[in-house]
Parts: sequence; structure tokens; C-alpha cells
Amino acid sequence: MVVTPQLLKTFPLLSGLPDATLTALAQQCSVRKAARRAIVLHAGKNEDQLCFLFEGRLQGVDFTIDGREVGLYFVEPGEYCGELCLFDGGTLPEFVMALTASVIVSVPLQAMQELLSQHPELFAVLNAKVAANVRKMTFQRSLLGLPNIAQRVCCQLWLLVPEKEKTSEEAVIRNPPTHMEIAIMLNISRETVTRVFQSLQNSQIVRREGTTSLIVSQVDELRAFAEGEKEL
Amino acid sequence: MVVTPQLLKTFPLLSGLPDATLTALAQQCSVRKAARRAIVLHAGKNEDQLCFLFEGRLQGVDFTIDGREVGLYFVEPGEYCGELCLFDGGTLPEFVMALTASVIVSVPLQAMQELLSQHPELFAVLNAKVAANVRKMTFQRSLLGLPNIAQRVCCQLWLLVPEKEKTSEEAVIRNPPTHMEIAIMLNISRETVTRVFQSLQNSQIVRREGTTSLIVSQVDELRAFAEGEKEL
DNA sequence: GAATACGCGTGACTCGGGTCACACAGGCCT
DNA sequence: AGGCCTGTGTGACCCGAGTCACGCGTATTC
Repeated sequence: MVVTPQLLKTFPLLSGLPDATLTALAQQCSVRKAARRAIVLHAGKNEDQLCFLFEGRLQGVDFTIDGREVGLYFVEPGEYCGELCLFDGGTLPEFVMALTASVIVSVPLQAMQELLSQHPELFAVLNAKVAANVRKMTFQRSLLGLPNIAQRVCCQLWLLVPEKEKTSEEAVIRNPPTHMEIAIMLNISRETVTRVFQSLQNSQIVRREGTTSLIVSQVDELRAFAEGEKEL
Repeated sequence: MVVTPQLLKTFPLLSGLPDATLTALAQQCSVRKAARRAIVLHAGKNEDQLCFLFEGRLQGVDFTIDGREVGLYFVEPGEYCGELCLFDGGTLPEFVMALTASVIVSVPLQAMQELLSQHPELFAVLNAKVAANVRKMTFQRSLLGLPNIAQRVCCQLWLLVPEKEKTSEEAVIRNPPTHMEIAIMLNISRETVTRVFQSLQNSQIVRREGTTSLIVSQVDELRAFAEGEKEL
């Protein structure tokens, strides 16, 4: 499939680049669709591409020594993943999996390296992104320290609420992760996630709308639970 | 206290630099001693220094919303911490605390930035370090997914065994972290760590030597427990 | 040298969440 | 339409780790 410069421009990392550069870059890129549950990037490999997510949701997953799935982070549209290999030519520590059918723009690492040498100002952006990632991971780790499991779930849910809707009364989470996907992020069992959701639904804080949307009817209540002001 | 170029040379990151550069850099650095439990770097601040650890052991710690301590990583002599602020001028997500009385060489961020502009080859080293850090964090996260707590402790202990001694029969962990410090790394209680250590001591896999050393008498046994081949 | 603090060791109790088992609903494929 | 798969909902059981409480020994402090 053909990648247009306009498509690349939708990604914050690239949006500031001159049209000519994007046109050249676009020719080296490819679009691919990933089905639900498809592996997008493999752990332990030096993947030779940077993956920009156009549509859908990805999840970084790792496995414990005894084979359990561990959820690391979500990738939302506009973001990218696989940048770790860009930094030291090393291997990716985790798998990246599509949670919903996704559209991904792959940029070869080599093309990215050329781009970086021409536009060294991008280094700052990339570095900032890694730094932001580290902060996210640190926060996610601190979530696991919460002894109250319901609070953990609420925090994770809170992270999924779009930034602009955090102050409104009602918010929509599109294509929410499944209970299982949330469970492995939080080190709890799928059943426990279900039970917390039941509580939240009974308290009319969230409700489901079809299969593709989760409505947070009382955003502020969710925040209160997430921050531990209230307990379920 | 005075920082000599020789001192700086003991740090892998800087060891490759020409003497003249190190001499200049040394003048901007300072040595400080941190007492046990002293805070070396503060969370939420843009710390204006990179901290090289000369002696002792540091721990990155965060806190949950409800105030529990969460252990993130250890810093061993020769390593450094606080580099996140270097990347995007942002804030540090975690505290860094001295676990034992430590000797720290502080390099002002500004001096580091100048150094980097003169020796851009250092970028690669720094980037590799961040990448390595992210891999470490990912691995640490996967540890938390282990349902068997004893295995978790053994894995953590295994990480503390010096690289060169991993193949020998006996290994020494100098100034081992306290049970509490291990506990917060692994999301378990101090008592549980103590109980696991008791088991390990009863099986003669580890023993204490004075207060400052932990001897791993049967390195390979420890590895087996860590990798789940055996259970306590 | 006394006092204090800190880290470790250990028992008893409790309970929360993992596990298992199964039911049900909706989407998808043939 | 029928069958299958995946995701969700729910009850019962149970055990393992958290918590509390306390004792002990060794540093550290004054």
C-alpha cells in the first residue's frame, strides 16, 4: 500500500518536517494492517523498523520465566513503538501485539537514521519520547504497588480516558482493552477485573455501549476512586 | 572535596575521554558523601546533575498514591543516575536514595551538555545506557508477574550476584540490600523476604558473613530456583 | 556504658484474590 | 442456520501472603 506524505504528517513526531523530506521518506515506508492479536514486533530481535500506529491499539507484552503474559504499555494512535532498537542497535525487550485490528505505518530504521542525520533537531523529540516512556513505566510500576486492587483498575481506566475529556462529566473510551488485557497490565486475574467493572457499573460510574465503547458516566467519581479518595 | 581526572576515569562512561577533557571536567565536579537513607536525587524536580556512584549502593524509589514505598532499581558502583533530566530537561520520576553510606561524584548537567557537544560520540553511549535501563525495567516488571514469591526473591538475588561470579561455585554479594529494600522491589512484604531467606539458608544455598556480606554457597542452585527449575 | 534505633526472626490469624468450573451472549465463519 | 470462538459474568473454595505483635541481637549515639 502507498504511504502519502499527508499520512506521515498525522504523526506528531514527523508533522514538523518539510514536505519534500516527507515525500522522500514516504517512499521508503509501508502500511500494513495487523489483525487482532497479531504480533507487530518481536521480542529479542533487532527489529529494523519504527512502527507508527495510525489506527487501533497496540500493547507491549512480555512473558515471565514461567510463561505468564505481562502487559507493559498501550500504544495509542499517533504514537509509535520499536524505537529502542534505534538507540543502540540492540534488541527489543518485549513483544508488541495488536489489540484491535490496527493500521500501522512502518518506517525502516535506516530511513529513520538518515532522517535523523538530516534533521538532528529530531533527536530532542525522540529523546523526550523515551524519557516520557520511562516516566510512564515508572508510574505503571507504582500502580502495581497499590494494595487495593479496585484502585489499581480505576487508575488504569483513568489513564485510558482521553486527556481532553478528563475534566468533562462524561467520557468515552473507544475500543477499550478487554478485561484480560487490563488484567495482565495490573498483575491481577481476569475475573477480578470483571468484578471491579461490575461494581463500577452498579455504581453507574461506567457503562458499556455496544462492544466498541466504554462510557465513563461520572468521570470525577472515577478519578476519586483512582486517587484513593473513595473505596469501592 | 577535589575531584581528580583519575577518579572520573574509573567510570566506564568517561574512561575513554582524553586527559585534558577530564581535567577540565573534573574542575566542575564535586564529590559528596551520602549517609545511609539519604536522598540523593529528588522526584519531581529537574535535578541539575548527573550522579556517578563511586562507592556504596543507591536505589531508585517511588511512592504509590497511598504512600507505599516502591523500589525501582539499584545503582551499583561505576554506574550513574539522574540522566533522564539530561534528555528532555524534564523532571525525575523517582527518588534516588543511598542504601549504604555512598560516595557520589556529581557532574553538573550543563557540564555534561558541553561535554556532549564536544564529544558527540558519547551520545551513543548514553543512549545505549537508557536503552539498557528500559530493558532492565521491563525485566523487573516481568519479575512481578511471577506468581511464586520465592522465585521472585531468587531472581532478584540472582541479579545481585556479580557477573563474573555467576559461573563459579560460590559468590559474594557485598553490602546486600536489606530485606525491606528487596521487599519493595518485588512488591512483597518484608516478612516474606525474611522467610524466603530462611529457607535458602536452611538449604545452605546462602549464608550471611558478618553484616556486610551475603555468601551464595551454591550459585547454581540459586540459578535453578530463579529460573523455576526447582521450587522451595 | 546506657539508651535508642534498626534490621531480622517468627508465630498466629485473617481474608482477599487466584483458581476452577460453568453459563451465557455476541460475532464470525462456513 | 448452525457451530465455534472469544469475551464476559458469577459462584465456591481455599491457600498463601499480608498484617500484627513481639522478641532478639547488633550498630549507633550521646
